[in-house]
This record gives sequence, C-alpha cells and structure tokens, in this order.
Amino acid sequence: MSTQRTGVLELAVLGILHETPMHGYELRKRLNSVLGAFRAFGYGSLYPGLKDLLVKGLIAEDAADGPGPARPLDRPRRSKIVYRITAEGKERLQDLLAQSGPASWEDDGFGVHFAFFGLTQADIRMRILEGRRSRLEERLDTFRAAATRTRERVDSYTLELQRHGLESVEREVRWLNELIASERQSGTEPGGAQPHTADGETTEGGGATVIV
Amino acid sequence: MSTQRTGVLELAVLGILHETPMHGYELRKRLNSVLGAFRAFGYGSLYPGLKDLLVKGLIAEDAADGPGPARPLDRPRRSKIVYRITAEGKERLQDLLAQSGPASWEDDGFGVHFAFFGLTQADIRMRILEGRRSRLEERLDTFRAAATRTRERVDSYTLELQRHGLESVEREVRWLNELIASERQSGTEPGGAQPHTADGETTEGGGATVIV
DNA sequence: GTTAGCATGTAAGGAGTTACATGATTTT
DNA sequence: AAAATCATGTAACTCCTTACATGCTAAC
Repeated sequence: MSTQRTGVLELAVLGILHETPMHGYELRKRLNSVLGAFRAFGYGSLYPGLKDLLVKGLIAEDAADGPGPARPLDRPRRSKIVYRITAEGKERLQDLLAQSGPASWEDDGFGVHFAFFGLTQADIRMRILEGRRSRLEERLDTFRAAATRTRERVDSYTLELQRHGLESVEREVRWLNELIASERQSGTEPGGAQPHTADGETTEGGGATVIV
Repeated sequence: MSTQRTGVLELAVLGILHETPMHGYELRKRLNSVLGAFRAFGYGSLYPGLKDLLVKGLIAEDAADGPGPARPLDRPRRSKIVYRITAEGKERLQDLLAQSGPASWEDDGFGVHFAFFGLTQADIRMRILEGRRSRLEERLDTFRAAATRTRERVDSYTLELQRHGLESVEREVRWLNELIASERQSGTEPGGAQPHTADGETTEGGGATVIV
C-alpha cells in the first residue's frame, strides 16, 4: 500500500554515483546530461538533496582536494567534496529500480528510470516501457475524445498546441514500440540488431543481474 | 525585479473562464484538453486553486442547477457551482499574458501561454516564441557539448534517451521556426493565420489592447 | 437498485525552486 | 589583477500531489 514517494533526484543521484564517485558540481552537470531534455536541476535542488541522502546514510562524503598541486596538511581545505554511494545506498537504488509503478512511467519518473535501465532487470524494464506506453495511449484517447466533442470551440493556437502535443505523444509511442520490440528480441536472441542499443550488452535475466 | 510567481493553474483557469463560465468538473476536463500533452491537473489541485482565485477576487461563483428539471426554490441545491471571471480577474489575466519572462518559455509555462496566444498581443507572442526557441537551443548546446566530452561513458540506454531527447528538442525548434515565420507573415499581411477567436468581444477597460 | 460517472471538496505534506551568499581556482 | 567558471551552500517559499471523504444523478 501507499505509493512510496520517490523523487527524481534521489534515484538520479544514486544512479550516477553508482557508476563512480563524484563531487556536487560535476554531479549536477552529469545529471543534466543524463536526464537530457527531460529535466534539469539547479544547485539549490542538488545540494539539499545530497544532504538528505547523507542523513539517510545512502551516500557518504570524502574530502578530496582538487587537481591542483599538493597542499599543506594544516589547512582543512574544504573545497571539493566527493560523494560516493554506500552499501545502503546501493540497496535503496535496487529497490527504486525494481519498482514499476506509476512513478516509473509518469513524465518525470520515466526519464530517470529509463536512463538507468542498464541497472534494471529485464522484466521490470518491459513493465515500465509497457506502462508508459499505455499511459500515453490513455492520453491519446482522452485527447481524441475531446477533439470529437466539437462543441468545444478552440482558437487556432490552442488547436495548434493540441496538434503538436498529439504528434509528440504519437512519436513517443512509436519510439516505445521499437524499444519494446528490441527488448523482446534481445531477451531471446542475443546479439540481435537493436535500434541503437548497440554494444554487446548481454542480459542475463536471473537475480539482480546488473549490466553496467 | 523579482520574477513574479505565476503558476500554471492560475493562468489556465483565468484563460478558460475568460471564454465562458463553467463549473469545476467541466473546467478540469477542459483544462486537460487545452493543455493537452503538456500537463494534467487533478481535482485536488483544481479546487484549492479555485478557492485561491475566489479569495483573491479574480473569479466569482454563481449557484446553478444542473440540466435536470426545475426545482422547488426552497432547497438551496448546492450541486454545481458555476465559476466566472471577474473584472479584476480579467485584469490579472492581461497582466499574466503580457509577461514574456522565463516563466513563459520554460516547459510548464510555455504550453499555457501558447494556449492563450489568441488573447495575447502580437509582440509578446513573438518574444515568447523566440524566448522558448533560444531556451531550447541553449539546451541543445549543453547537450552536444556533453556529447563531445567523450570521457563521460554512458550506457546504451542513457545514450538512447539522450538521442531521443535531442530529437524531440530539435523537432520542437523546427516547429517554433515555422510558427515564428508564420507570425511574421501575418503581422504584415492581414488575412493570414489569425486566431479565430470569433465573437466581437471588445475589451474596454485598461488600455491593454486585446485581440479577442 | 446498483454501478458508473458527475460533482465538490480537505488535510497533510512532498519535491523541488528562487534568490541570495561566499569563496577557490583557472584563464586571459 | 580582472573575469570567468568552478564549487558549495541556505532560508524561505510555492505550487501542486496524494489520499481521503462525500453526495448527487444518469444509465443499465
């Protein structure tokens, strides 16, 4: 019960730090590059978020001095704090990645979950992809239903917005279809020609098989 | 100074009620149809929002009974509350529509502002379209810059997400380009793609020239 | 006469956002 | 030595979400 709050930031930070430790500033750039067009975070979101994760024990900080020359040991030199994921953090990450509920296919959540599909089990990946697809198809239905109700007069800008929105959603559905097809293939037939998934990544299905 | 908080909901509700009075339930559907793929609101967002607008005096409520048969006058019959925009609300709407700051071209804001372009002055329309375009182009730059930094290893899913994101953004830029071109045309040459907002509603009141 | 959809709300609180503030390091 | 950019934060706040709760009305 209870839809377990997630928060894009938590998953994203844990996912990135799982790859390699990093300091905040770097993390933010990586974050926005990984999430790409879906979302962007500022420092005002990141640092408080990191603090939360620290308090929860999911990440830890190591002091580290920059790439500059060595420094006298007396000055604490607090600049650059490198964060790394803890064992608890890894567990939490696995929990988050094992979820395939609404949070994982709504607009915000989907991007992050997808970005870390490499760490996600194949069956969950499939459920998320299908979940998102039906979410979008729902949206298309509501949308088209509204379009049929012609009594709703709309001005041409609203109409244009709807048209563009519709097209965008349709486009994403096609994308998902390709991804789903490609997932099915690579599930049975290894080395299959996927759209872009390239790289000889092998998906062994079993326990927490993580393809990093 | 000060980036004036806006809130998608306020603008959207005022914009819709400007067309015609409506009750909450209906309003929500219209809202989600107008905003289309960009955003969706639940009742838990709408009703508190309406309450705010009431308190601020931007909208007013009229009791109205449903489409059923006439009722005895004694029972108040509270079901169905029809909201309408007030004079103050119209002013506020004009203020909101006259803004062309970040709020109007960031992801959330842009959709709503665009949806009500029919109520927006031509120069503001142009500034918003151009603002959004350069916002997106900025995003493309950051994006491509990140792609060049090859040291950032990404797994193939992340890569695929970025690729799709990039394509989406490029697609929106093309769309904006078309819109901007079309705006420039219809600015000089009448008879072009004008919003068919119909109804000879003339907006008197504050000097703001409104093309309704 | 009961389900499905219409219609309206509230309480609690989550997940960031904005604006501000400061210092270190590299580049020009 | 100035400017840019790297680097880290905080206080206050906002907008909205989730889950819950209720009653009316039309359709089957």
